[in-house]
Amino acid sequence: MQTQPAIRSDASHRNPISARHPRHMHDDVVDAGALDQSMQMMGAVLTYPRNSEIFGDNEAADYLYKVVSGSVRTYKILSDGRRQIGGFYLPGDIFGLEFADEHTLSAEAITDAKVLVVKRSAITALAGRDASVARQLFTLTGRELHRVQDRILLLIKSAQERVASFLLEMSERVPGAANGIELPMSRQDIADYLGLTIETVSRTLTSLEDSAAIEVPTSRRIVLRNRPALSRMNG
Amino acid sequence: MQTQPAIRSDASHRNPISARHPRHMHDDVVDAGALDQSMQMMGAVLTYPRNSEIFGDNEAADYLYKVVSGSVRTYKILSDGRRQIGGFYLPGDIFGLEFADEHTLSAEAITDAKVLVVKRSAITALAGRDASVARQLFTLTGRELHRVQDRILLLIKSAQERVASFLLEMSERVPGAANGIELPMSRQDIADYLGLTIETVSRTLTSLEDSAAIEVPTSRRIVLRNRPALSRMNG
DNA sequence: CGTAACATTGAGGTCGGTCAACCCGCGTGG
DNA sequence: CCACGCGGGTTGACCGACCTCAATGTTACG
Repeated sequence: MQTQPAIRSDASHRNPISARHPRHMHDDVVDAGALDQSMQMMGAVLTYPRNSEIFGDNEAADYLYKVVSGSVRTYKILSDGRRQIGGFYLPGDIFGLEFADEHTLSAEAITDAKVLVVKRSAITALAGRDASVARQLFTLTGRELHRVQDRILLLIKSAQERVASFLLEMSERVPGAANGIELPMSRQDIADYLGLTIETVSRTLTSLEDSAAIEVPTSRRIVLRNRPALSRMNG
Repeated sequence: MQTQPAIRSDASHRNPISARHPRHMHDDVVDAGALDQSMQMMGAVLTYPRNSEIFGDNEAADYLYKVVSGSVRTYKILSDGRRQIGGFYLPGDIFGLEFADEHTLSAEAITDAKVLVVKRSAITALAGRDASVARQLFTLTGRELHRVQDRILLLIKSAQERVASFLLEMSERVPGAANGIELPMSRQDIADYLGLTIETVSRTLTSLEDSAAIEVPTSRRIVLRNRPALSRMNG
């Protein structure tokens, strides 16, 4: 519901960003800096409280977003009331790259989040001048495309495979000690991401725990006890 | 298995292309010509027999492809032997835009097909010089991303909804008289596209026929008798 | 301590998968 | 001409994974 806040420069947040954002597995080594630096120069950091809307379905897609801290989900509500989550975005991840005039998904903060917001026109103008920025945009988009294609492969698999894949994906993306994951999202979020019900997610987790593949000390914390077993479930 | 054939100029096929390829619903009106024209200048038309491989998973993604005639499927074989179809490409459609060094999907001709093949490096070099070409590449990629996201929404729906959506999508994309569709692909292709079994697709079609929503005079020909009903099933 | 949101567990139903039989159109060859 | 085989499609009977609905447990926070 909230309209896009005016973008103002917010110097207090600018500098520390690039030093902090983690690389995840898919990152290429090549000149990842050019676009990042430009985004920080041109953008502003906004703070979104837990569960607040960052942008809405059908809004003009005038901005590009990068998570500074916290986490974000994109989603779409189907006509039958169900919700499909498009993706989870963690610190360092860029979202809102739709390359259409309007967003096809909505975005919300899962936890309190700081998000770097940059006018899309500024980015594309820059890409026109700087070929390395353009190349990076293509790389990012290609990565997003690949991520979505992998989700399609996920959605035709069994509940166990989906949950196992989800856990492995998250363990590569969230920071934290080697095998212990701190999940920012609820069971409902996970269910809507994997195309399952909350009950099936819950049952599958306990079954994985029974088979000693994982440990679930608290509902949001998951320890991977047997990665090979989880990988084997991946199909 | 077959390696990429050498690209040679093939003047006999160049000229008629742009005049023939149909626009489908997602096409923007803007300068759709720049990229098309360049592709025809720089590329060559190759002929692929039915069921032959156009490129394979893990091959270098050095080329971009545009269907001239016939139809093409991209797919991936999962480790359990199942096949997921990534997409169907009809005359005028461009495929192979992965923006990664290697293809993540394989591509095959569904029917005998003529395909315009262009070196990717030539396209990207051109995009560096001509901003309108770069913009078109982004638009195409964005469209592909959107298409894939729509498939995710499809895959969480019921068998009836998936089949109904498939028929509506095809009726917008294949040429032919208003409501009669001539499907180039087999039931198995459809099943692997929708994440269903061949039996479920078949049963769903007969059930749709029983409810007078469609007519299936021959297995490859389908007439949409009641579009609104089909749309309503879309979710 | 009390309440509300989130999560787990249980019982039962259903949709779609599996396995198997049958049909149909078509080409080949006797 | 018919027999046969073959690939593709349809249909039927059965079964199991996941969903639904409902109760119970747990955590967070005033």
